[in-house]
Amino acid sequence: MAKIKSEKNFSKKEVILKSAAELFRTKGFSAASMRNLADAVGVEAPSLYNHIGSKSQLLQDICFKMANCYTAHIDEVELVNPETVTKIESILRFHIEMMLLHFDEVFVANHEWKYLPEPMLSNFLSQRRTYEKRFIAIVEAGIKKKEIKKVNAYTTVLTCLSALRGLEFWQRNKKNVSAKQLEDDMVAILLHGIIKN
Amino acid sequence: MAKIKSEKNFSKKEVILKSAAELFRTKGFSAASMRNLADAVGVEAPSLYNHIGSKSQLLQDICFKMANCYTAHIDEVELVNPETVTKIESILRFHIEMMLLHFDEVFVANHEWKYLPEPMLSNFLSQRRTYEKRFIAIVEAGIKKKEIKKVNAYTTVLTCLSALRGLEFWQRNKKNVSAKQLEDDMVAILLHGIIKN
DNA sequence: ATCAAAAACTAATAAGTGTTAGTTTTGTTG
DNA sequence: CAACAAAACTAACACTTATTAGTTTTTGAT
Repeated sequence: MAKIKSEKNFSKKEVILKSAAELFRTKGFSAASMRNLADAVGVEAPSLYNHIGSKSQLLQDICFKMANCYTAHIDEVELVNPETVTKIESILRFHIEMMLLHFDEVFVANHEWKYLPEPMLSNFLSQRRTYEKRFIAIVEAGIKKKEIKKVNAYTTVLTCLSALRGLEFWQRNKKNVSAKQLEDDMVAILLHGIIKN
Repeated sequence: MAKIKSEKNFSKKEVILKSAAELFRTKGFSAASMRNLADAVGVEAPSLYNHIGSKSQLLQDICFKMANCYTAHIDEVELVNPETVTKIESILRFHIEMMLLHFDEVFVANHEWKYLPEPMLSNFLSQRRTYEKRFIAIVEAGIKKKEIKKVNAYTTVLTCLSALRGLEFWQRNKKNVSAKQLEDDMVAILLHGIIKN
């Protein structure tokens, strides 16, 4: 009979991956050493290789896990057929939620992907470009239906995705604003702007 | 009589700094080696030390040069006394301009500051926090004068600064939109939002 | 208790790191 | 041309890197 993996239903590999995400976020992929990771897990460095393939493999696992999450969500958004603004709001709120719930992994996927080896690097970037194109398509449909101002759709998506990344910084200043209020305010600013009417 | 420094009025140190900024941006500070830098400059690694103090010193020079630029600009903005929206627009456009004209250095200051050694790291972060606070104060003044919607000022500034960072990504897709149009569109989205009226 | 598999350990390797010392080349001035 | 300083070079150092090999310990089921 299969044994309960490690402590609390997490396999050792999952524990390592979680530690790696935190380490890669704080120190950066290049500056983070396998010895650092081993310390965090509470083991000697070579022991890690009983569970993982390589340092690079860890980065790949993290990056593609995140990329697949976002792809899966926009799949759903495209299926249903509400107003464009509802679709955009759903995307914005999903990004915020991901950032708050899976901070380390999202951060690593956002910042450390450049250390992916080829051909994974190309795969990752093309998956991201595809995601952006689908987001752009939603905005353009909204412009056609006149639910959205006639600004450049590319710029709109770029601005939204970048603004959402600001939450990376927010994480460290939790006291200032509650998560719920931050989410609502940020969505409001992007949808309605800063200036009154 | 003083000799013209290197080629084209740039001292060797300036040439090294420029190469370092580009290298640190593309490979990241940790992954970039002094031998890489030497190759880019066209020299052996130890020769660099005739002109610079250390690898870390290069990062410090880049980061604080940028930080001082932004501080100097907000000094100016605070002096004049136009409408709040004009002030904010001036800040937004300055950030965009900096990003387009000094891409490598801005990028490095935005992403690689965490490799600054103490106490420079603390200095840098406190200079940034001060900048944000002054930006927030401008927004709050605008809210009081009812020139701006009553959203959380912190969130507003966070959203704006983050959106501006999106230009880092844009740099590689120049074809899609012209610089001028991008600047106007991004400013418009942040000031007026996405949704019609 | 026994046996096998999983996972820990130590030791070692080859490559790469920033940087220093010491020397040679280069370039400019008298 | 001689002399001096600036800036290049080679060689080397003391470390750190990811990873492998080989061995021992731990774990779990019979």
